Amino acid sequence: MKLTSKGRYAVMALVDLARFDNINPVSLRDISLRQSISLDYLEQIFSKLKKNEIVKSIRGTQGGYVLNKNPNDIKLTNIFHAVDEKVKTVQCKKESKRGCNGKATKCITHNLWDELEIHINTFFENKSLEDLINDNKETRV
Amino acid sequence: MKLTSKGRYAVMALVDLARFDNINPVSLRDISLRQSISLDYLEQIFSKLKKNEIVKSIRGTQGGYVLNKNPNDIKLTNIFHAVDEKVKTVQCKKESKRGCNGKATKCITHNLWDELEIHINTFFENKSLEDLINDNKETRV
DNA sequence: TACATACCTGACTAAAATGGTCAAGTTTAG
DNA sequence: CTAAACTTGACCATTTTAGTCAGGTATGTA
Repeated sequence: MKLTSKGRYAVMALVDLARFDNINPVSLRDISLRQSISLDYLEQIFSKLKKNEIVKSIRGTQGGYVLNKNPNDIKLTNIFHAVDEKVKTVQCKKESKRGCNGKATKCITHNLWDELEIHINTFFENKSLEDLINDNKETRV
Repeated sequence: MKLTSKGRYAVMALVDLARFDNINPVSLRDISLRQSISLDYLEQIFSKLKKNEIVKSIRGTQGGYVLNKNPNDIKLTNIFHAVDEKVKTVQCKKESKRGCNGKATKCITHNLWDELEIHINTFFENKSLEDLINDNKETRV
């Protein structure tokens, strides 16, 4: 299972972006400063978010990034998928030599991981960027 | 978040053990052969399982390991905890310099990870070794 | 048209985690 | 007394992570 800082940074950056993009595009520099994430690293992350059409970029002076969808339509699944955080608990499939190829001779625990994956993915599919923004508003009252 | 082969191996080995320990203790050698897990690695894992009182060891010829509890009382939580698979999604606390110390200035996504952790842990707390054994019987009919 | 600001790309890397192996025991049934 | 089995701890190759660095390219504004 992979669920690391990259995914977390992506979410943090997008929540930040969502809060400020009403008026102008938001520069990575600003996000970098506000969220304490390395600018270079942010660029890698946003490159992927852009490819997945989660954000749009606006070049030039006063440029930056803008959300490409309604915050309610951006689910966490989409974000993690974009930055290659695979919510794969365990890869049995690589180990075809060893008896678990997902077909006839599943390893004893195969079903378990399938179940878990579904369990986690459901969580992410039901959580949108908008939910996070709201959560955050509440917390900072 | 950590959820890797070690945890999977632990579960596989215990399911295997549970199926064969009615009569005699089960040697790691047998488990190693049946589940294709390195014997040396199994030893590391069982050392931890023993410390956590999930299994008992019986030394000498014809020795081996036996479950120390009813399969129904061994929850997945216990197993993962024993082998140091921490279901910690993201450690914000290490980064106290950077604004998220879990106290006053939580990082924007802090609540999210807390929620996720609870979500996953609930899954593991409700799943016992016995459930897995039953699942497995069904699948192999 | 210059130039600063911002995006864009790819190569590189230190440190940590992973998934083990290896060596050297100790214990006990037969 | 010896082989089978547990026990302990050091060691290590590979992969992943979380970035850095070095160069670009595009474009709004003065």
